[in-house]
Amino acid sequence: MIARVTLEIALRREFDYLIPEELVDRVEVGTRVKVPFGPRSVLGVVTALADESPHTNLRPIERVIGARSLVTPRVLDLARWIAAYYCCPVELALKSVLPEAVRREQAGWRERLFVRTIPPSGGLPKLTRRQTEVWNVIEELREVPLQELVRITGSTSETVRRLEDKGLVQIAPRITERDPYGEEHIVPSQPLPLNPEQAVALEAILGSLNPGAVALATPNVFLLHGVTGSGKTEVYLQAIAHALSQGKGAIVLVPEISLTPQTIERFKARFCTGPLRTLVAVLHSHLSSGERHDEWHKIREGRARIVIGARSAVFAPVEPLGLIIVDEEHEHSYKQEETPRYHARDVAVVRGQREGAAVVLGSATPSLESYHNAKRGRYHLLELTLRADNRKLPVVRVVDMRQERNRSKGPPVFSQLLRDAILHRLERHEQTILFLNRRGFSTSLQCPQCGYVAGCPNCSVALTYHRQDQRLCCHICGHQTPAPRICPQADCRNPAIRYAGIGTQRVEEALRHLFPHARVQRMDSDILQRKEDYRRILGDFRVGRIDVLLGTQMIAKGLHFPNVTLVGVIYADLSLHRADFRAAERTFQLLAQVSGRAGRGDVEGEVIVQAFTPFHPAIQYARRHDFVSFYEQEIEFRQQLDYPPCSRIALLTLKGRNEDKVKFTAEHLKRELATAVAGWPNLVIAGPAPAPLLRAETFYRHQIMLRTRHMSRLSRTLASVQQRFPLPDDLSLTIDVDPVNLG
DNA sequence: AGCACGCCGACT
DNA sequence: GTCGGCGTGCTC
Repeated sequence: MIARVTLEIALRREFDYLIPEELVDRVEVGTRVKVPFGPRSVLGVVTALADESPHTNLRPIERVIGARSLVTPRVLDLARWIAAYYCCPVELALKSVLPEAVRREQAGWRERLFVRTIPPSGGLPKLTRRQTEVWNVIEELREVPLQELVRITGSTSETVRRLEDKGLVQIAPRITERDPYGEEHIVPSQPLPLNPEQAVALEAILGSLNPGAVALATPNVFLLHGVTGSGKTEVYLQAIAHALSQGKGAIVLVPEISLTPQTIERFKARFCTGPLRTLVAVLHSHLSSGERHDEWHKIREGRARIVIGARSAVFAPVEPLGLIIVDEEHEHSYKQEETPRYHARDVAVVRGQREGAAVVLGSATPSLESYHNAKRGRYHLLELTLRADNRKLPVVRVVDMRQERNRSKGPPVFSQLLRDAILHRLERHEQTILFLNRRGFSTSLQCPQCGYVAGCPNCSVALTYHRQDQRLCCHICGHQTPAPRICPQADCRNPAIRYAGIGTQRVEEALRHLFPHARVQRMDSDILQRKEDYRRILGDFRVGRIDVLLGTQMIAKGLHFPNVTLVGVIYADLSLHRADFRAAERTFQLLAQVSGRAGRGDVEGEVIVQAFTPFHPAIQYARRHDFVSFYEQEIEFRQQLDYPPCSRIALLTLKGRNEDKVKFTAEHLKRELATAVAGWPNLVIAGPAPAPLLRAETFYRHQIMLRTRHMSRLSRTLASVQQRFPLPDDLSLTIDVDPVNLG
């Protein structure tokens, strides 16, 4: 028997090995193995078994990693699809599919010392008082981790050793499982009654879950478009229950930021009791590698039939798989920004199709891609328009900042309307969230006399001024330098240097100045130094120790605070004027999301949006909570420019320190590509052109953009061009299929 | 990926 | 004469 192995070191090839007699029953497709490779040994995955090989000098597999095959054939298939579609070597796709903690050579099981009673032979020997106490506890529990026993009894391990010497107990290492949420107490929950819309949505999803429903005519992908608070999660939970009742498992993808204990608890609470009871495994980046290892094996062994996790959880080895849920499907964090540049939502759709599982994409502001697919009948559109508690959506007011009198120097921060609104909230002891998608104090430091702007030496951006430590910082590469007091130009030295553009620090200062008695807390990545800061600040906010929470992106998502009645967006059009065709879509989504933070309690919420372009459609449709109209007008724009979702994009980026060389090579690559796709219908090659951010971390970047209707065909061509293209080794080429960031 | 082999320039 | 540059090829 011969095993075909894909090695971990990316070689874009497979190698054949003999399966030694003693390993025959442990090697199957998906088994992780260690094999000799030239003078060394490397790890790999068995991707096929064969009877013969074209090679004669086969060497034997050294050893098997893990108890059984770690990559199921279905997940292996998915890895192959990713490699082909996203233009990367299979071995890199395989790396993404198996968590690092599981891939490692030495198994990640944790061994702990356990104390166990030994059936006594004869009478109890004489014991000291301490020993008797400890013995009583052991006798009652029969088996207990040594550490815990010591903790409960308040004794030392020495006492326990004495008992071992007397032949009463045995102390032995045993594999135990970590439970990252073991400390939490979970109160079981019951299914909630559904409103008519929820019931319709659930029925539709259940219809495709029933055996035999995977008919070709009906799509098994559902787009659940539901306003904030419309009860999407309850639909997910009941759909999962149905999948479980059919003996199938489910994967729930959520953006990393929503993987809060509350989210997880909601799923655990529903499935911790009753006939459908199962473990809920959690996969996210804050687990230790040991915890991740254990969670993964709970899934692989079928003990956990529900997985909740971020992007990479789409590869969880749930089998059989009945349902994949992608919550907040429009979130860009589903796209991996390193080499297998896969989009977890799209992988979910492919996986669902291949394994006959239903896929539910949920969002209040769907991506244009998904809504377009729903409109064209590729996905099943389900709408939830009612808020579960029948409350109205908050009133959104848009303030034209061009009209605002600017009394103090510098750019205006607060409009009169927003200032008054905050004051009212302070008087009524209600809370306010303020949002500005830019950290730092001011965006640039400028000399009005000579025109000097402090720029980053490594990147093509202006440095941001951080007031707290009087430094200029680059938000791309992290470069820092002390902020100058006077213009640093030798022939200028103007002391009246100016700070332009505002960031969260500047807003914080203005707030403290306007409302000296308000308890203000800023929350951005500069504030969050330690892991627990995030939880601590939100905890303080929840219990009312903070009046005004001011922050970036991170406070825009998924937070529910009943006492928040006002949300202010400082500059709504910050994200609008970017060289990215999704700028309007992003702005709309952001505004819709922050608006969702207001008025979740008994009091109706108010949202004040400050903007310099208040009549932009993204802002106006967001004001009216009108996603469909926004979609209608935005899709027209995409159609005209032939941008996604009307076409698909592959973005090639060449990177290097020598700009001329990058440019020259990019031209060469473009000619090569043009030949390869000559005569293809509906294919456009644009560029090479400098990337929107030309220089980042000392590397110059030039891009070529290809647009097509048939990406899988283009992927194949790109892969072959990439393989034969002679790339100088001081340059690198990345291929991004379906990019979300145009960089 | 890593490590051989191999073929041309400047040094003890 | 040798040390060392990195181009090319190979690993089942």
